[in-house]
This record gives sequence, C-alpha cells and structure tokens, in this order.
Amino acid sequence: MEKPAKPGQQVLVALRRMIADGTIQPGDRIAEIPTAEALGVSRMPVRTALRALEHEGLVVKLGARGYTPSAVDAAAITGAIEVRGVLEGLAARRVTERGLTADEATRFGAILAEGDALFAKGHLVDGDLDGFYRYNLAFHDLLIAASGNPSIALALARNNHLPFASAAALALDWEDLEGEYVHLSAAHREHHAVFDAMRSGDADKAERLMRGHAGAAVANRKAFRMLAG
Amino acid sequence: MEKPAKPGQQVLVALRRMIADGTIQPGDRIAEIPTAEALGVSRMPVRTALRALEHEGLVVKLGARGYTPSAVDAAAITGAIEVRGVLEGLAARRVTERGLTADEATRFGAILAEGDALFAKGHLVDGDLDGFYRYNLAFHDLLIAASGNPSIALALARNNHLPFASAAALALDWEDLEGEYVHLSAAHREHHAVFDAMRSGDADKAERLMRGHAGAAVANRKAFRMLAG
DNA sequence: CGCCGCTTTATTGGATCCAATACAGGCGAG
DNA sequence: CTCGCCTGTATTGGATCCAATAAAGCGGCG
Repeated sequence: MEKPAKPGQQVLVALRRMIADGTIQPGDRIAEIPTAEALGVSRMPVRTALRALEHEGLVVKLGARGYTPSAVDAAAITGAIEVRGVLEGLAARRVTERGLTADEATRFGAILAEGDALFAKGHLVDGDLDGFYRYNLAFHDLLIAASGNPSIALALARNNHLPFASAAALALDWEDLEGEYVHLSAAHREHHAVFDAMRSGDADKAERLMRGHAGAAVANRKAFRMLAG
Repeated sequence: MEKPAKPGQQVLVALRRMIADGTIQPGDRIAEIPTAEALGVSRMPVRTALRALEHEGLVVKLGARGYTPSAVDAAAITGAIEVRGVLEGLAARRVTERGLTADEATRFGAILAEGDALFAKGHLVDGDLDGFYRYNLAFHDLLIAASGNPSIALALARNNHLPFASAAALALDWEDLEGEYVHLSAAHREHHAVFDAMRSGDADKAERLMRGHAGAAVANRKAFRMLAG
C-alpha cells in the first residue's frame, strides 16, 4: 500500500533529522522556498514545520531572513537534563504524596520485572539494548502519567526534542555492551529505588532519587563525544 | 498612526482572550472557517494561531473536527504552579551554585529596592499594584535569565499561558488593597530571602525558598474564585 | 573617501482555491 | 427493530498566487 505519509509530518521529521545529524548546522539559513523545493513540497508544510520547530526550540527565527538551527552546546544539553531531573523529581514526589494506587503499583511492578529480566543474565545481548530502551521509556512515561500533572508532560515535551535530553535518549554505545551493562543496570537499580521510595511514602527520597537518576545521564560523559565530532 | 497590528498576532491574542475569559468554553468546537469569518480574516492566520495554541497547551485537537479549549480545572492550575515552582527553584539553585556576579547582584539589588519603595509607606495606593506587577515580573525574569539555563525559560513559557500559573499572574484583588498588602509584602520578603540565600551561597535554601514562593500562590485560594464563576 | 538615503530584490505573511478525508445521516438488509 | 454500509457533506490540509516588508546593494552627496 506504500502509504504516502502526509507531507506535513514528512517535512517535520525530515527537518528534524537534518538538524539532528548536522546536515543543517547552526548559522545556516533555512529559507522556506529552497527548503520546499528541495523536499518537493509546497511552502506551506515547510512553514508549518518551521513554526513547530520554533516552538520546540530547535530553530530560532533569524529576523525576516528565515530560521537557523539553535546552537546547542554541552551546557544547553546539561541544562535540559537538569530541567528533566527536577520535573521527573516533582512527578515522583507527587505520586508518592498521593499514594500509589494498586493499579499503578502493579504496572510499575510489571515494568520493573521487564528490567529484571534483561539484567538477570548478568550480561547483555544485542536485542537487550532495544529492550532496555522500551523498558526505560515505559518506566518514565508511567511515572509522568501517574503524577497526574499534565503540565509536567507538557514541559517535558520541549526537552525531549533536544538531543540526549530525553529519557529515551540514554547514550547507548552499541559497540560496548559490557560497558553499557554497568550504566544501564545502575539506572535499573535506581528505578527500583525510586519505586521503593514511592511505595514507602518517602516523598523527599523519591524526588531526590529521581533527580539523581537524571543527573546520572549528565555524568555519563560519553554522551557528549558526538558533540566533539 | 493607528498601527494595523498584524492579523496573525491579532488573531492569536483574540483567541487567547476568548479562551481566557470563557467566551469559548471547553467543549465548544473551534472550526477554522467560522472563526476566520468572525474575526474578519482569512483562514490562514487562524490556522497558524490554532497550531500555536495547541503547542501552548491551551487547545486540543478534536480529531478532524477542529479544536476545543483544553479543560483547565483547579488541579491543572495547581499542577502548573508546581511546575513553575520546581523550575524557578532550579534557577535559584543554579544561580547560587555558579555564584552571583557583581553585575547580577547589582541588578537584583536595584529591583528589590523598587519593591522596598513600594512597601515602605506601609500601605498601597492604586498605582502600586501595577508597580508591583512590573517589579515582580522583573525579579522573576532576572532570576531565570541569571540561571544561564535557557531550557528553564523554554519550559516556563508553556505554563505562563495558563491562567494564574505565570509569575505575572499573581491574583491581584484590585478592590482590597489592604488585604493584598499582606500577600504582596510577604512575597516581597520572600524575594529578599531568596536573594540573601543566593548571596550567601546556600543553594539548598535558595531552591527551597523559591519553591515555597511559588507554592504561596497555590495557597492563595482567592485566585480560584474566578473558576467558580 | 566615507556616510546617508534610495531603489531594488529577496523573503516572509496572508488570501484564495483545490483536493483529500473523516464524520454523519439515511437507507437497506437481515 | 437493529446493525452495517453507503453516500453526501462539512472541514481540515496543501498548493498557488499576491501583497507587505525588511534587508542589501548601489549611487549620490558631503
């Protein structure tokens, strides 16, 4: 059926990719007309996509001369991760203060069990990185959802567009499974610790742990190697 | 000169007002064509504005049948204020950890002096509420700017669109100047306390105070009277 | 020789038109 | 009588065209 994949989304993801992989670098002008011609669509979806990317903070308006990718340096990424930390910390606090419902506890347990299964072997195999990716995302998503505060999800949406700032963007080194085992199992243990704190009703501890969990991503300097080229 | 005030911005602020003051209520459909005709513009700026409002979280897409204002209840506002609290708390922490520059200290001092002048009389007069509005905004803006973390400003931008969630939206009762004096002077004292904590290098205290400062807005239940009609 | 203003031109923002699509209502069959 | 399909229609998304605007280049003047 080769679904045509609507032009609008197509343009949006195309521009995101180009910005992410450096095809368009900060300083380069992004004008509507050339971009539209290059992608084989009209100016309209390009305009829409650029406005969206501006809202996401990925590009900045360059006066009346188009847009340019917003310069993203290590400090910006660190800042975004810090923001994620306090927001997820707040989520953990709120969940704890409201008290876990039986259903939420069950779902957290099921997700954590997935993680347990991944690390039970004592080492990782190829598919496990993908498995961890989904497990990790599920944990964070459930936490945000359980917080009952839509503003947290809204605020986080911004950060998730910056590279490495998203919970989904743990710096995975697909070549060094042994090395990653250390980082990922540590993250998994932190998930358990947060869950335990939430279940025991220690809101301060839950928040602190969750903040530290995000901070661990900052400490993992390997994430920034790509920035150096 | 009666500046024409570009249609796009015009439509955006018009829709924001209509949503804010309840002219358009959650559940009401917002279609492009009727809205465009009602405002006397083409569908294009309406479309742009709706996309922007969707990014801001003020409206939600209603399938293919237009948009509707996102239901905003007391819980949502509380949540947004909590988010503001942790973000501004993070800003205070970062400023403290980095250390106030001489220039920043001077500017904070100048802003706080404005506040001192407002409350020195021991009571408020009409213009003072407007003065406090600007003073308060200046303090919060400077704090965010000084944090050196653009992600904080970005994340806060969302919340500022929700009613009462913005630092600019202290619930001011323009009829009860004596009552407001208590609240506003308390807020002013909190500003001083935050500044002192930042200057003394106590990051934990600065963050805690700033969070509490936002929380005070939650405690001021009068802010929610408008929600009850 | 440098600076100011004008003109030219590139580029965005808006309006109108057209196509794709999804919802709704009615009609028919079981 | 109810469920499912089919057709009609309303509504959004995209393309093209036009106008307003601001940046840049050029020429004249001091």
